[in-house]
Amino acid sequence: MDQEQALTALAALSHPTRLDTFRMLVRHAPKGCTTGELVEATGLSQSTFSTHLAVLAKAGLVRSHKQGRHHLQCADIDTLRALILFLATDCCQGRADLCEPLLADLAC
Amino acid sequence: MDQEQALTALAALSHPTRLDTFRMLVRHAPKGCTTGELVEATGLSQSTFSTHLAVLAKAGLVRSHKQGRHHLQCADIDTLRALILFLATDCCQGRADLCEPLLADLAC
DNA sequence: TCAATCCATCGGCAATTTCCGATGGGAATT
DNA sequence: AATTCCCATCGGAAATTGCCGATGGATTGA
Repeated sequence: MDQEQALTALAALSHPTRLDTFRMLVRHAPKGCTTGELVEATGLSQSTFSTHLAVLAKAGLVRSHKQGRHHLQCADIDTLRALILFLATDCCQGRADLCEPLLADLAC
Repeated sequence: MDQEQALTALAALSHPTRLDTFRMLVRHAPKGCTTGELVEATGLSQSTFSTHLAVLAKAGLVRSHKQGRHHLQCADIDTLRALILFLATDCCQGRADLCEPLLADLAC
């Protein structure tokens, strides 16, 4: 993941609705949720939510495929992992000492 | 780190100038850089950069303390670590299987 | 004390983001 | 074929963000 992709992903996640949506999709991974379920969960209008979803999709954080009449939305864990790695690389770059506490905390 | 703090940090890092600045400060951690050095690196006006710096500071990603006439800016690695952990927790929540590849990549 | 340096804040303008209702295309059901 | 359902896109209004020059407070050095 390069800096431009990271910026797009960070911007996508920096909005309450989009972060909530993404976290909900991660919790439901890898099955996913339909767009309608997500709209209902946010309480926003359908059109407004659609634009939020497009932002997440453009960032590669969410992928969708049709299932019957519905669209099934799925979090892309690989992209999340790439974003985390991008941030962690900054933190580690030539300084493994700074990164050790992070690795310890991550041993979930 | 709660969701509101995470949102503030994500928004702070989602701007090219602020992400560049933060990465530069991480590279210079823990010594830091003066505000003037950062202004020069970005090429923006002093006032514009000052507002960017305030966004990073409000998010807890950058701390500053006076040193003579200058202000020394330092990246707060703990906050970065907390943000990474916040994102990774979503990814791991009850699903350690999803997180193992991340840990493997992080072994830098 | 006086001038110079560093940086935060203000006022204002332009661009972007966010929200909504309305419209319309595509797919399943009748 | 007609209807219903699901969702993307359009147009427009309101709010936010990003940029700058100018101003002023704080501190150092002459």
